[in-house]
Amino acid sequence: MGGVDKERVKRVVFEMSKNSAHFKNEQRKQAKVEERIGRLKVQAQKLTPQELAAQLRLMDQRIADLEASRDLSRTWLHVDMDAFFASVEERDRPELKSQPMAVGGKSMISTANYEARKYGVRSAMPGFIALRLCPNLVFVKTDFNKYKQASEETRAIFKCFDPDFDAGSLDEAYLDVTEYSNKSGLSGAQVAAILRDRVREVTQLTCSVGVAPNRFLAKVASDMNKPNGQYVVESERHAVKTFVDALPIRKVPGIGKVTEQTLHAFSIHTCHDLMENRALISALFSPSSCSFFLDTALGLGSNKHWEVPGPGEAGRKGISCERTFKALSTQADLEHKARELAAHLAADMAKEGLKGKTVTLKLKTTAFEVRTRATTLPCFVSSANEILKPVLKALAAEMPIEVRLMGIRVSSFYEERVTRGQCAITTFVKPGKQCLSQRDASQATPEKQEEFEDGCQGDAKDQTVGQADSNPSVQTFKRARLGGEVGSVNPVECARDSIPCQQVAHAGSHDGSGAVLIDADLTHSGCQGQKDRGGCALGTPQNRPWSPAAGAVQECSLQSSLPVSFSSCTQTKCSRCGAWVSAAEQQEHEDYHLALDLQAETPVAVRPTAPQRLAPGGRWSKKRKSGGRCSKSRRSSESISTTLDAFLQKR
DNA sequence: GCGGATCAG
DNA sequence: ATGGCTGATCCGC
Ligand SMILES: Nc1ccn([C@H]2C[C@H](O)[C@@H](COP(=O)(O)OP(=O)(O)OP(=O)(O)O)O2)c(=O)n1
Ligand SMILES: [Mg+2]
Repeated sequence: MGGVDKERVKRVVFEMSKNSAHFKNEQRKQAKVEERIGRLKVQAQKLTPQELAAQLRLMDQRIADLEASRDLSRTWLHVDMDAFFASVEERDRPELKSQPMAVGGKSMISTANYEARKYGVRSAMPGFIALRLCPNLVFVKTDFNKYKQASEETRAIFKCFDPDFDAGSLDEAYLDVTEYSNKSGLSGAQVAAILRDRVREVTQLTCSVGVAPNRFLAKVASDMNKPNGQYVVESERHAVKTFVDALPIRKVPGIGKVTEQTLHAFSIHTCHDLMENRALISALFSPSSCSFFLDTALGLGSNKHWEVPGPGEAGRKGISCERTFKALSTQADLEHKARELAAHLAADMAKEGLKGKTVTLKLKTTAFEVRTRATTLPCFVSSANEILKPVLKALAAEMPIEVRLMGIRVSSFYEERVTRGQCAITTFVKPGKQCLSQRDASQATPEKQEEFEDGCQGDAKDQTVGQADSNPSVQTFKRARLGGEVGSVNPVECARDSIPCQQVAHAGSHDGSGAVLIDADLTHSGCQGQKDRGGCALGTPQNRPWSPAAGAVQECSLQSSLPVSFSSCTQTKCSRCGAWVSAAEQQEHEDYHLALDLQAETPVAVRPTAPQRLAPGGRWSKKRKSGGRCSKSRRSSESISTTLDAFLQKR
């Protein structure tokens, strides 16, 4: 952004920061980074010309291979909404357009409108500093649901250009418009212009678009003419090289503050420099980092859509919940926070039917030091109490401590091991109201309705849904089998768009989105996504059924449909943890408690309260021995590669 | 598997 | 005085 008085911004931020605990922590981290960079430089110094020459030959060979596989045949768009949260707020309150405004609060800002950015106000800047930079700054509270809805409006448009588009965060998406472009005879630039017009007309929001032969380039390009602009990288080798050569490394997704600093220390500022210094890079960095830098310097990137998680797959690696609060130090206070977090997390997990084996406690001290303590349990857990147990133990081991943030993360999820072509896994649908709303009930055929309620309540007369007995020890479920072959793709012809239905459950669903839909007459199930891959897998190892608390019942329509068939199933409530367990799982569940008990009896290892080893050492270093062979087993390292691989996949 | 760290949005 | 939250990944151990 032009017109920003950068010196003033730096000065103000520094003046407000210099005495804060946060700033001191930043300095501590910075010192470590510099230390690592220092070690790298020493290593670089020791390289002989012969070694460098050898590295150069290796790199050049790889470059030749990569060039040979360069694919310029596809046209990608990366769409990124402008000042997204702020723009949505402006749409609702147009008077905000002319004033500097930030979404967030005094402690933290999510984003700011372009008026506020003129003053240097940015995402992830604390509000009180922003206020000093821009005394007239207006704060608007964040309303995540509002942005989510706005996001859906944009995505409905993206779908017209690429039905399989990949949505990353709320405000961006990758579209492969090759087909659209071919069919319409329009160039990438024309498609981008049409899309931007459409988005603006329909949503009253503006976006910026990058057009390029791969995702990486499209992503970078979308940032070139922000806001409300577009930029094309032509699908031609020379154009691509020209574009990346001039690119400052910091613009490359995956190269952040630290990596930038590190490369700057070697006078590498642009992607052209990256190429010029390829021998040095090869000698200093891990194979995966080198590979990433090489791709970057060549302007190579993925040109495939993300893989859709199969049915029964979690669709994510972890789920977490963390909160910042006023400094706390008593165990009772901290345990209270832990309980709240565990409850919150358990509710979130229930929405997707997740169960995890690893529970991680995260603490941030008042000095902003972060500690994480992970526990891997003998069984998969999902309830608040199960999550809480290992957390409390880990917490106790950290006492005494003064904390400003606590978080809990659950990972290592249970995933249905579904083999391709296997029959659909059965699922549970709780009886009664959640399957049919009042309105939809009128649309259900009487027979089906009867059959359904029969199956639901059947012999379990003692429990009427949602009333009377609020704490039954036995419940009978409708067991619904939701059609199809798991792993197969449902033919498009079976699409039954616009059938009113309800979202009844989460977990591995037909399209991997997590949402399972059943229509009003209870004859068809399906998903909203574009990639219905057949049967849906619901349930967890303990087959915890869907419950009203878990996952909102939403109005939606089926993209595709599959037959539903019913049977009934009875579960009993575990007296120890409250989980619902079917007869078949009884033994497994008891074993699980046994294992937990045994673990609880194991004495807690005496752990020093002082922070663990603060010098990780070794990072950024590359123990060179193998002459540059890039085998998976090589253990050379440096933290650059951390993020790199992630983005190799994504972009 | 654990802990520290980087990155994105 | 006041510095968020969620998710992913990597490496050395
Ligand atoms: N540290 C951050 C960065 C972003 N966001 C949120 C607010 C943004 O509105 C949204 C999208 O992020 P972008 O990086 O795309 O930023 P904007 O869309 O706000 O601005 P731009 O016009 O630069 O894209 O994500 C956030 O909460 N915290
Ligand atoms: Mg944006």
